Amino acid sequence: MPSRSPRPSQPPVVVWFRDDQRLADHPALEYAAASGHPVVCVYVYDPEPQDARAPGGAVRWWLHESLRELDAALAARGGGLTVLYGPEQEVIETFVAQTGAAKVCWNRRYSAAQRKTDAAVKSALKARGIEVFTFNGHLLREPWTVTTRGGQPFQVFGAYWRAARHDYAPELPRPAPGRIEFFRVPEHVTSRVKALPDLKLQPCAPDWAGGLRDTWQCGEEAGQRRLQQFLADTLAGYAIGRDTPGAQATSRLSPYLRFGNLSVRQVWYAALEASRAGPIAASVDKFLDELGWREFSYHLLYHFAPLNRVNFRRQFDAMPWRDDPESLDAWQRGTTGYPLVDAGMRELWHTGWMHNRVRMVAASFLVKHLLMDWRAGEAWFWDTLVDADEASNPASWQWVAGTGADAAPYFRIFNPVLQGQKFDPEGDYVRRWVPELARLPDASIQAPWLAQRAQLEAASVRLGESYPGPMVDHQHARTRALQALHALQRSRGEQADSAA
DNA sequence: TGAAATGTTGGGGCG
DNA sequence: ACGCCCCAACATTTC
Repeated sequence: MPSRSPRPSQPPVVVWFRDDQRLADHPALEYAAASGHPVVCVYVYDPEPQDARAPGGAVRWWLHESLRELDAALAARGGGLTVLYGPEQEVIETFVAQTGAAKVCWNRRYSAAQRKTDAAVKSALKARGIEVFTFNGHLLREPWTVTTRGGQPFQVFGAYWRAARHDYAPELPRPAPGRIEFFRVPEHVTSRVKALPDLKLQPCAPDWAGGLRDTWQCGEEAGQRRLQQFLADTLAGYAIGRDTPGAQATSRLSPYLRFGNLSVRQVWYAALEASRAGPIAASVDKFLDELGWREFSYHLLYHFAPLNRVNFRRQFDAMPWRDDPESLDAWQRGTTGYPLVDAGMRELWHTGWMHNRVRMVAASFLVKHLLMDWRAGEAWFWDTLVDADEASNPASWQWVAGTGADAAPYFRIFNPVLQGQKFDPEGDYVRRWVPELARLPDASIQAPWLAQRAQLEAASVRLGESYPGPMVDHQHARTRALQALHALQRSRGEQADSAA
């Protein structure tokens, strides 16, 4: 579309930023910049949303950093980010009225609550003669564009992903707008405007974010650097390395995608491009599959909400999950006595992130060994992960718990010792996050309770004091889970019988 | 994107 | 030499 130079007297176009905190490949911003109207960029923070989920602590921390970066990037181009505070619909409508905006645009969201809000904002604005334009900035395929032959949403990942990739190339990522004419927000527009620090997104007393600061650089520029580093150093060995938590062999792009510091289209095409440069097709395919799981999660979120509350497979509604605050606490703190699980939970607490292989083991441990409701684990991850989003987090928990679409079968129970021996054979990962075990030999570091007394003494490990014994016996917990889950399957069968 | 139990096979020790 | 047993090693089945 031709770009017209806006005159200062013209009414502005509002770009409502949400989880798309970048300038490049941002369809709403690109549209606005070329619209002939001066552009005003806003972000709305609602600390107590009515229906939607309030962000967790780690996400709030990243959000602060990311918004600061976005504001700086806009400022470098002569503009800035206006941060607004309060219920989204009310805030946007007020801001539009006060600035006399003629158009509002944004990139679409996919949870039921978000869609409800966006639809309400859109119709309210339209009723007042204000144009609204929305775009896809977050996904390769929006959920309603992928269906079975019968027009139904997919429920199996393999079939979904085949269909989503078939005969289809995502839009090419676009560069940031060359020039943006910004609208100067008048002095009198003060209601609902906040300085970023006043949102109080960052923890103060206590300040638990030190590990996050040490681990992450947030925002679009840092995301681009991480992407380039991944392509250069890690992608080629991804197929094998991704399962080794002691190696830095995953992309670590999840939080950048969560906040839209990177667009998935940028990542997609960067990986494909790297694939052409060398014989690493297997690794690239594995990586693209992971992007596929992210797409599938949004597909489920859109079609089967509320994903974080309701079992996708409703027969699990009858599951008698244990209510056991002390066990939950031990799991959260990383004091289960199973080194791989504890290492993961401590990495999570310290860095706001956990290696994917370990996420599966730690999640499985809560659900199957402790027989605790997956929603309790999902809530903890929601609060502690910097990459927690409304789709992937609950979808992945339901997958592990066996309650989800295309989920792991109920009898698939990880043995945390075997998983440790298989994927952390030298104990690098455990030694890093459970330092009190660091001096144990490789052979016993995944199961210190099986170590010789002399080994424990030599490593200064006092079981039950410096490190706990296993909080449940694996063999016993496994049998218990199988019985409970098997009974659940059986009761469903009886219901079906009596109905027939 | 498991693990454990069970079944099968084949080499080697031994009477 | 032969049958028998043991038991890895591997395959299959079951949870």
